[in-house]
This record gives sequence, structure tokens and C-alpha cells, in this order.
Amino acid sequence: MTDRYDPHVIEPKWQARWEADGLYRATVDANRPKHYALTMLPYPSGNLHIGHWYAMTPSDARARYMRMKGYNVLFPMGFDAFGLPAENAAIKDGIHPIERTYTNIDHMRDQLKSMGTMFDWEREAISSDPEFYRWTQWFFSKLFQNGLAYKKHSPVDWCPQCQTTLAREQVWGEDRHCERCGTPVIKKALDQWYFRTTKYADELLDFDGLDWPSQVRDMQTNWIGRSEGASVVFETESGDQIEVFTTRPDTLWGATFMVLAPEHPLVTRLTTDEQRSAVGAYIEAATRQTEIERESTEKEKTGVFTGGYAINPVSGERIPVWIADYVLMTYGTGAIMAVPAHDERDFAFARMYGLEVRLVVRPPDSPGLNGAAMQEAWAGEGVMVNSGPLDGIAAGKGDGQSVKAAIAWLKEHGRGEGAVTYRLRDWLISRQRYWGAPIPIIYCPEHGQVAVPDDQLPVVLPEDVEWLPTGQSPLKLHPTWSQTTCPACGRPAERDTDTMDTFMCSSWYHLRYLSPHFEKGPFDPAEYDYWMPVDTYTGGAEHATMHLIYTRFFHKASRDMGVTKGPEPMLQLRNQGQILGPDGQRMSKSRGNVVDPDAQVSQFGADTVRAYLAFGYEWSEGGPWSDNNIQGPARWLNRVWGIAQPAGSAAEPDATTVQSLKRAQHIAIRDVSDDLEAFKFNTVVSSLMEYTNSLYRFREVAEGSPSWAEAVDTLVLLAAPITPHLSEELWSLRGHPYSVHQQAWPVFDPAMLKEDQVEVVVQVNGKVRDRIMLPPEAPESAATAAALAAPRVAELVDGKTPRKVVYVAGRLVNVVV
RNA sequence: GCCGAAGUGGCGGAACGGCAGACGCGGCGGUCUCAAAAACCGUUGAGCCACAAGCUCGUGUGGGUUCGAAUCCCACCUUCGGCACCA
Repeated sequence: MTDRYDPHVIEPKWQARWEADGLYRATVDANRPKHYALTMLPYPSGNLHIGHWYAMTPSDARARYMRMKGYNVLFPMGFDAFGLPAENAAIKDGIHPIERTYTNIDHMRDQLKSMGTMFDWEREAISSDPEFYRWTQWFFSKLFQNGLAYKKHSPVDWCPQCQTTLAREQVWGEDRHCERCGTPVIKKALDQWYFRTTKYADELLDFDGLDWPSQVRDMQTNWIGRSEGASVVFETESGDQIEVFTTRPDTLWGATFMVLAPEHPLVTRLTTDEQRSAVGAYIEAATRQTEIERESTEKEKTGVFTGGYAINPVSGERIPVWIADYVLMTYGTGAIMAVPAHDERDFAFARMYGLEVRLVVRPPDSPGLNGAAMQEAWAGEGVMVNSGPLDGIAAGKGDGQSVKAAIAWLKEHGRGEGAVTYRLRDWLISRQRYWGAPIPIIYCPEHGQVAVPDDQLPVVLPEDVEWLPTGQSPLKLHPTWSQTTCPACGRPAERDTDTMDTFMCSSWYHLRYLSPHFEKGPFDPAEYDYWMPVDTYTGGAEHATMHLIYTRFFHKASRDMGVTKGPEPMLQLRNQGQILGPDGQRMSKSRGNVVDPDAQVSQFGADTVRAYLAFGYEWSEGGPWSDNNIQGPARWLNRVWGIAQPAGSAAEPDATTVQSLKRAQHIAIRDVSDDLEAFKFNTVVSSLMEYTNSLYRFREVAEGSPSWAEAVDTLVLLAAPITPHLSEELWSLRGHPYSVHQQAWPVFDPAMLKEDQVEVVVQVNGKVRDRIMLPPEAPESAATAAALAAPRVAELVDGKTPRKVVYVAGRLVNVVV
């Protein structure tokens, strides 16, 4: 009689042993192939939730599998420890963010250890440690010195709840809300630091060599929003130049007016005295509108004539210049040429204000159409008309078509050229908050913006600050902190009092893991050369257009600054889905549907929770938590425990039994390996369950025999990535040397799958009517004969000659009559 | 409006163009038990049928390709994610 399976005894026991032995320490070993497995690090909120388990434990299973396959695996963990919640809590209850953050980290580290993950804790990196953010600041300085960081005064997104500016990526949804707190953002004009992400727009569009989900690639591609066209220069009557961007330069002959954004710098100069009050009132009204109101596509188009005129550079015609809020200062040049006949928005505007609509692309089906008669804009194909040199050319972007011809014409006449515009904006990284890495810039009356010299980094965040809900960073209110001297001239100067977007920390944390205590640089180059790039990166898809763009930018910029190597930081990316509450809704405290992983672990043990999270969902999809469904994996673990107890010794069973036992064993090896490889954790567990079930069927005839021992050992090994504690305990009970996690992964032998006879389905006209036994490689003639001889088939064929017979060896015969 | 993903039993979910529903939950029946729980064994898509054999239907809807379609193609519906006056 063996002891009951008790995870509460074996799990802490093995966790302590693994830690004491440093079993998961990863060190550079040039003789072994490396595998850098990375999973997104948590924010130290105070408690791990089930979503962390869902993200991390399958990732851990795969890292363990790679390790058993012979790779030298680096699987680190750390904390993205700067950020608003800690600071907001400080304002509320006075507990210092440092205290709260590090208390939370201590607790969460223990929770992470309770998962039974193979994290190498000696490589832990915490982004709020001065030895970490020293290098975050160093990266800022590097970018500044290389012209990739700059300060600009401009209207920016401000979250009134978080009391700070946000990057464009961090403003979400139709109502333009803050990604963190959900509050709609407002516009403020402020001096802020930016990184030149747009410089890398084209390179960021290139995913060559990356094994990333197409959804993420598509989202990034859409986000970057490359669009090809031309820039065209219009001249005003007063001689000013207005540059516009258009994707349809071929329709230039149909441009009957221009529209500028209300904020456009030339508006004042263009506006005539008669129009000045109307224009002023319109601009006033536009500024008062919220971003949401202004950018609503439902809204009717409004605008005001400036009184000024420009010259259409192709026709020489005098066309009126209007302002309208449907033209955005933040895209292109903030000015457009309006071609009402072929643009929906321009058409609506022209009809509203009675402006001329001139057809320049004649649709194929409407030979008599003219601008005045049009009911809607025509954006389709056709032939160019009313367009001078372009007349008769087919409208389109292809070779020999109108767009290319128009660009050639513009170039030839010096009025414009081919151009590309992106939707992507530069990354705004200033934050008006305390709990972040200070921006290492000093403002000197003499020398302007001066980077803090590397040997004076880090610029340490002062601890003696006051928590006031003023909407100003405590750094700004600190009496002395910002006062310093200029590194260039030594005269009194001031520090920047903003801190950096915490997405900066996560843009390079994977490099700090390489050598978290290295003092000569952000990472030890020897570690970098061995481990980088990250081979497998796992995490949530919600980071597609934030972290995952930033970190690619960071890597490419760092490469150009000679810091990193290679085109990309992370080769393979996989996203897990989300675990919902048992009610199918997103988990939240207010709904009361939050599943606490600690409670599940104390009820079932970590291995069961791991197995359930792997088994219950298609990993990339996620789904609702179920207290019922976890019973399945819980029972399975008990069954593994029961079948894998040491079993004395017995003679081999008959050869047929041995053969089918080995067959089951090798099917399991094949399926579990393939599915772990492919992140299909649910079928990994179901294959293990099937194999366990078949061992129960063999138990009576085979238990104790050498084949049985091998079959059971194989189960213990195959389960080790999913249930590391259970496998370790069973491996030890079965008398094998520690540790199961240092064993080689079982090797699949296809020869073990060979069978003398296989069941072949016989179809008549595509419907299954019978089954016959055949050798797997039976020739078609024999298979056909056997199929036709099958009683049910003979009956249905009824003496007729089959019109056709389809034979798939080892699978089916389809008789068509 | 644009880009993308997904629709399969009561439920979670499986299925290289080849036996739909693996594996599990739940249900039902049984073994064990004084009994219950646990554990173990069996069974479980729907319909026709007393039962079985057998047949029919069945992967969001409608078409198509194919000897054969959950899978490929076309059109549509629904849900979800992202973007959206982007010139």
C-alpha cells in the first residue's frame, strides 16, 4: 500500500531542493546549444493572479521541454517595478512606493516559486533598482547623443486621472481613453521628450525572419500605417508655399480647393480681413472641442473660407483655401488638396459649401457623368479626363497608370515628388510622475540641454518627497533635488523633473537578465553574444502596438548605436489568451469573479493547477475558469501517481503485448513532443491522459516487467514539463538518480509504431459502410478485392462494376458505383 | 468603413481534404460501502427502432469544388480584437 498523492508535502520539498542545488541556474556554455526562453515580467501589484499562471506555467513547461531536449536554457524572471499604482497608493495612504514595491516583490517572488517554475532567480532584474535604471538612463543618454531623443513643444495626450502625458500608443479606443485607467484623455500643449521611432518605421514593417503571430504583425503594420503617394507644393497668391501629401496625385487636376487644419501655421497669413473674425471664431470653437467630438466621423463636415487663394500647380487655376477640422495637424502636413469628385470627405465638404466638383476619373459605366451631377465621390477605376497630359491614361497605381505618370510630371516640373507618410508617431516618453527613472538631462542657461555624464549615472530618485495630489511630480516640488550644476560649465543648472515611461524599462529588460549586476555596461557582452537573441517570447497580445513595437525600436536603435547586434530582439513570439471568470466575463473585483491561484494551489497543488491551465484551453484563446473542469487533471495526477509506483519485478508478457505497449509509449512520445513544440499544451495533456489510460489497461498483464518499467518511466519523463514536482517525486520513488529534470527527453522511434494489420475503412460513395483488416502497405489490388468482398459492401455494390475506387493505404477504400 | 480572428454535443475543447466530437467535465448505469464520498469499470451527438443490427440527420447560413469537406473556394450572418475624417 502506497501513500496517497499529497502535493502539499512533495511540492515544497522539491522546490526547496531545486533551489538549494541551483538546479535551474543557467550559465554560458559554448559547447551546448542555447535557448533563451522569455516570458513577460509582472508588475509587482501585490498578488499574482491566475492570468500570470496561465501565461507563465505553460511557458515554463516548454522551457523545461527544451532543456530536456539538450538545450542550455535561460528562463529568467524579474519585475517591471516602476509605475503609477505604487505612487497613487502612496498619495492615498502615505506608504512609500519603495517600501510597497519591494514588499510586494518579496511576496510575489514566493508566489512565483510556488508555481514550480524553472526561473533562474540569480538573474532576477528589478527595473526600479538603481543598478537597473542607471542603464535605462544610460540608454536615454545614448539616444539623446545620437539624435534619437529630442524635446518638443506640442499638443499631447494628457490623462487627467493619471496626471501625466501618454504616448500615442497608450491612448486606446474610439473614446481615446488611457490604456492604464480607462479615463478619456485630453489635449495639453507641453514640452516633452520623444524618441524618433518614426525613423525606424520602414524597418519595423519588415518582419522577415520573425516567427510572430500574423495578428501581431498585422496590428503593427496597421499601426505604423505606411502610405505611399506624393508631396505637392502649392503656392498661395501671397507667395507662401503650402505642402500637401496625397495618395492620389493623379487627381490633382480635379483639386478645386484646399483645406488646412485650423492649427496650420499659414492660416493667419492667408486669412483676409473680411474673413478674420469668422476664421478666428472657427479656430476658437475647434480648440474647445474634445478630441473625440472633433474626430467623430459621424459629425457633419464644417469649415470656414480664409479668403485666401492658392494656385493649382498643374492647371494654374486660382483655388480657394479653407480651414476645416476634418484635416488633422498631426497627419501628413496638416494641409490637403481637396478633390471632391474622388474623395468622400472632400465631396461632402464641397456639397455643403457649394464648391466646384470636377470629374477627372471617368468611371467605366458612366460615360456622361459630370461633377455637378455626381451623387457621391467616385474612388474606383476609370480613365483620366480633364487632366491635360494625363488624359486617356488608366487611373491606378500600377506601372504606366495615372499615379506614376502624375508623380513623373510633378518631378519634371519641380512641383512635387513621390513621398511616403506614416501614421506612426514618435514615442513620447516624459511622464509627470515620481515613481520612474528620472530623465537624465540638465538644463543650463548657457549650454541648454546637457546629458548627465555616464559616470554620474544613475540620477537617483530622491526618497524624501511629499505625497500630494497636486498633479505635479513630487520631483518638481522637492526643494533641492532639481538644483545641480552644469556638467559642461559647472554653473548652477536644473534637472529635468519628469520621469521616463515605464515601457522604456521593459524595452530592454531582457538584456539586463543577462547580467543583472554588471557594472561596466547595461549587460555583459560575453553573455549577450551567447544568449541573444531571445528564441521564444511569450506574453499577452495586448502589447502588440506598445511594448512589442517599443522593444523592436529599442533594439534597432541600439544596434545603430553599436550597443546590440542583429536585426531583431525576439525571434519567436507566441501569445496566450485570457482566463475569464467562471461566468465567462473578464475577471474583476467588482464582478466578484476573480479566481485566486493561491486558493487553488492549496486545494489541488501547483501541478494540478498547471495541468488544468495547460489542458483546459487552446492556449492562444483562453476561456472561462471552471471549478468543475479542474477535476479532470486533478484525477489524472492521482492516476499517474497510482500507476507509477515502483512495482517489483516480473517476467515480460507475451510479444504481442510488449509490442502494443511499446506502440502506445512511442505514440505518446511523438504526440507530446510535437505538441509541446507547437505550444499546443491542451493536447499535450490529453495525450498524456490517453497514455496513462492505456497503461491502466496494460497493468494487469505487464506490471513489473522490464517493458512496463520503461513505459512508466517514459510517462514520468513526458509529464515532467507539465507536472515537475509529481514527476520528480515519482522519479525518485522509482529509484532513479536526481533529477528527472536533468534527464534526456525520450526519443521517438517510428519503428515501434509498425503493425502487421491495420483497420481500413471501406466507404461506398463516400459513406463508411464497413471496416476490414489489411497490412498497412497492402497493394491497391489486394485492398480493392478485400473491400469488395466485405459483406456490407458486396450488398450495396450489388454486382455492379465500380466506376472508381479510391485507395489511401492504411486508411480507407472508397468504392464509387 | 478598413485589417484580423473565431463560430463543432449540455459544457471546456480534439480532428495532415479521409471513421466528426479525441481528451476531460457533467449526466446515466454498475462495483465497493450499512450508507455516502472517494476510487474503479461501463455508457453518453440527435432522430427512426421494443432492443439490436441498420438507416437518416449533424461542425453558424446558402452555394460550389471533390470519389470524399469541420477542413479548400464564393457569398452572407453572428461574436470578439485592433484601427478609423490618415488625405
